[in-house]
Parts: sequence; structure tokens; C-alpha cells
Amino acid sequence: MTDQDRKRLGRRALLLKSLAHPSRLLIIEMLEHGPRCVGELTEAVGADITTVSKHLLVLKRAGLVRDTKHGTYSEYALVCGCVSHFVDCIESGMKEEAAPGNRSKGRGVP
Amino acid sequence: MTDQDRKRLGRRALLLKSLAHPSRLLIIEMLEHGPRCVGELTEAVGADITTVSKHLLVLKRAGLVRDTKHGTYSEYALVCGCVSHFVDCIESGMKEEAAPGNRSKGRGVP
DNA sequence: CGGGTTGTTGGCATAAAAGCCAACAATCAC
DNA sequence: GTGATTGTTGGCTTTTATGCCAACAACCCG
Repeated sequence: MTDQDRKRLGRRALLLKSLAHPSRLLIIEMLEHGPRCVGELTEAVGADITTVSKHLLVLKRAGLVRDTKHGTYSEYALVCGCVSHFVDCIESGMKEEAAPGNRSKGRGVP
Repeated sequence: MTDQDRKRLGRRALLLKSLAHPSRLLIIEMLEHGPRCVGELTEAVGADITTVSKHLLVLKRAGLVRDTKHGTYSEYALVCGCVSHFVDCIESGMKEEAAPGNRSKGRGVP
């Protein structure tokens, strides 16, 4: 494995980790319907606003959302509308039968 | 948010969490080329074999891989060949510009 | 049987994530 | 200005994840 591979895998793991929390997934789904302020998201998530604010920071650092200030309000929006789509794909993919290709490639044992 | 939503989001978070580790992503990528035994995966990951065995357990519990015993060897294979594909999608999606739809739906502030 | 190989499991130490409170900053409304 | 609203940040505790070692189980081979 090259050093570049290690970097690439690290980047992907970070991206996936930022999505891997129920509250953050809910936030993403809400933002798919349009921008929301922290208060609205907090009400939906049902946690402390400081907790939600930190979830939003995680998503921002991952490059998934962007924030804009409007007075005292912070408006958060998706950077790219395709995030939940891919999660849908992964999950629906899991319902399929085993990939046929994986049995025709020989055994994984010496 | 309904109780069913909570369940769905929890399930998805669990799935994403199981992918959100560099070593596990590497394992997934290797398995896309066909089944592998634990020893091969361990060599590629470059960690202790017990660590890799536990990573594989995480992936198995998430329903992403399946194992078959061949004598002393354990052969692991992807349950569905489409996993890395979606990770690719997410990452390439991030490189796009902001989703245009998210600015035409009004402001997220009251 | 006896020794070697291949994995798995339990246990433990360290590291990271999550969530709440308190305090603060920035803005608005009067 | 005063006070209220909206978020963010620091700090702290609790929970969870990670990774190695030791021990074990299962199998193979001579």
C-alpha cells in the first residue's frame, strides 16, 4: 500500500465518520429540503443546542455543509445535495443478494 | 421525528460507522477483487492479526462481508460488490460546486 | 500423538467521540 | 443603553472505539 493510498483511505474514513451519527444524518436529511437555522435543527434532533452546534461543526469540517450568518441566526445548507442519495444507495445495496462476481474469482485461501 | 425514523437513522449510522476506518476501507477494497483470507488482509493492513480479525467482525456485523471456513483458513468476501462504488460517489460528489437547488428554496431563518 | 499454522476471543490500556453546563459573543428590539 | 434571543466555545464527565498481548480453539501434517 502506497502512502498516497493511506492518505486517500484516511480522507474517506473521515468523511464517512462525519456522517456516521444518527443526529448528523437527520441534519443532512433536513438540509436536503433547504437551508435551516440551528434552532430548527436542534428542535428536530431533540438535543442540547450546544450539541447540535458541534455536530454542525463536524459536518462543516468534512465539507458537507456551509454556514451563513443572518443577524443572530446561522443558516446552514448542504454544499452538495447528493449526500443522502448515496447513503440510500448503500443501504438498498445491502438488501441485494450476494454479489455473484465474488464467487467466480477463485478462493481467498492459498 | 417518528420512532421509525430514529430506527432508520440509527441503522444507517451503524452502517456508515462500520465503514469509517482506514483499515476497514482497505479491506473492502481488497475484497472487491475477490475473497481473501485473514492473513492476506493482515499483511496489507499492516496491523496485528487480532486487530484485523476484529475489524472483520465489525464488517460482518454490519452485513458487509461474509466468512467461510476452509480448514484453518477463514475466507472473507463482500456480501455486495457495490460498497466502494458509493464511497467513490460521495467523495467525487464533494468536489462538485454547491447544489444549486439549495439556494432557491428560501432562507433557513425565520 | 506432537508440533506447527491460522484465527478468534478476553482483557486491558490508551485514545477519541458525545453530550451537557457555564460562560461568552453578536445581534436585535425597545 | 438594557434586556432578550441565537449560537459558539471551553471544560468536564461518560461512553465508545482502537489496538496489542495472552490464551485458546481448530485444523493440518508427519
